[in-house]
Order: sequence, then structure tokens, then C-alpha cells
Amino acid sequence: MKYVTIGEAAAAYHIPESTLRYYEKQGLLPLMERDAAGRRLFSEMQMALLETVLRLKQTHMPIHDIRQYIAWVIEGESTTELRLDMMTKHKQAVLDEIASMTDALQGIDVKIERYLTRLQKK
Amino acid sequence: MKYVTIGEAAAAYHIPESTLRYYEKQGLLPLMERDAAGRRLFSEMQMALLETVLRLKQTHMPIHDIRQYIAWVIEGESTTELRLDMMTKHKQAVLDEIASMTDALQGIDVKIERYLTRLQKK
DNA sequence: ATACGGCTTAAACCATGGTTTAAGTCAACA
DNA sequence: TGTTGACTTAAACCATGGTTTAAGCCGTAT
Repeated sequence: MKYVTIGEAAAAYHIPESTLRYYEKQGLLPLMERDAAGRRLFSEMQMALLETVLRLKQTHMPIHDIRQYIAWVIEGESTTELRLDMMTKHKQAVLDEIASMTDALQGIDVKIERYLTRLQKK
Repeated sequence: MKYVTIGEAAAAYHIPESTLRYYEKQGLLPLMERDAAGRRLFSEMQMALLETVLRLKQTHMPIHDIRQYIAWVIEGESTTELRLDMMTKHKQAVLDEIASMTDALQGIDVKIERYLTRLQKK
């Protein structure tokens, strides 16, 4: 198994190291290993978890929910139904948010059109 | 012209009155009128501004930017180009965010599929 | 030997976007 | 006249999601 340092993990995803420490403290990156000097070692599992965390953040899932999801992942297959339920609901929330933004975009388009017309007439 | 109270304005958009007071303090609802007793009077212009504010919030525009936009609206047609520029950039930011969420949704779908399959096999 | 880069911690700090509290004013109705 | 109900304010409080600071430890290249 290959391990990477916090600096390498941070560079891999273009995020600050402090964010990774914060995520670990929040329970988003559990079971973190350490070397003899106390430095964090990101295993392939940690990197996979991190990628999942970042993808969930990309869809605006709150840290509280991500923590629960990650805990279920660690707990194993007995939590499959819970995870399915959470992801299904979250997917719908994301679709709703996209729909809301798409809807609001129309108001923005109306303004853009109005401003273009107004500038044309000058 | 018709005026509505803060309670009516809040009810009209299903938001707390405290939020409206906060928005006014933040400069999102300028030129607010008052009755003899010091109570806010929302004119039709205020209601139109409020609707704009809420639509911009719906697309995650920060308060700082909304304040600038509203100030330009109040300033008049001389700010048309500035507003056009802001809305054009904001539209792109919204499209980018929608694309990012849509992209992340695929990872969620993969998980949902996996969990469904896993449960089927039981 | 020492200095430097990369890591460690706890705790303080910050920005954003409100919400809540406490104390008070005012209009209308009983 | 007094008591509701709707409003007012400033200031404190809160949640979320980090970022920054200060002090220190370790390994290695000079």
C-alpha cells in the first residue's frame, strides 16, 4: 500500500492542508494513520474517502451529513440501505437545487436582454 | 401607490420579518419609506427590489454583490453597462455551478446503482 | 552543529448570512 | 383605560466552514 503525506494529498486536490486537518477533526476522514513522528499518512482508502467527501461537498452536502455517510461507509455493508436512502434523497435535493437555479436564471436572462436592448438604442 | 407592512411583505415571500430588516440594513432594500410611527412601508418599488434580491439569492449571489447591483439599479440608466457586465458574469458563474453539480451527480448515481445491486443480491 | 522544510497541536480568528433577545412605541379594540 | 398585536431598535447570539497563529518537533542537507 502506498501512503502520501498531507502535503501531497492537499496538492493532489488543490486544497489547503488546514482543510484536510479540519476534515479529519470533523470526522470526514476517519481511521487516519500516522508515522512514527506523528505525521498523517493518507492511504489509498483515505484518498478514496477524500474524493468522496469532495464530491459530496461539490453538491453542497453539509459536513454533518457527510460525516454520517462516511461513518456508514466505514461501518460496512450492513449500512447499504441507509446509504442508499441518503444518496437517493440527496440526489433529489441536488436536482431541486439545479431546477431552482435554472429557474432563477431566466430572470437574469431577462435583465441581460433588457440591458442589451437599452444599450443598442443609444 | 400601494404600501404594505413588513409583516405583509414577509408573508408574501414566506420569509421572516427579521430577514427583511437585515436586508435593509445590508443595503439590499434602499430608500425604504416609513409611516408616521416609524414603521416600514414597502412600496411597489420595494417589492420589486425584494423580488430581485430573492431571485439573485436563489442563484447564490453574495450579499455584497447584490448590494452593488441594487445600488446601480437605483442610480439609474447610466449604470446599464455595469449591470449588463455583472449579470453576464454572474450568469456564467451560475452555469458553471450547475455544470459542477451535474457532474458530481454522476458519482452519486454510481453509488445509488451500486447499493441497489448490492441489495438485490441479498 | 545548525538551519531549514515539512509537519504537529490547540486555540483564536474570520466571513457569511442570518436569528434572537430585550426593551420599548403605537394603534385599535373591549 | 388598559391590554393586545404589530411594529421598532441595538446588540448579542448562532451555525457553517473553514483559516490563521503560535509554539514546537523531526529529518535531512550543509
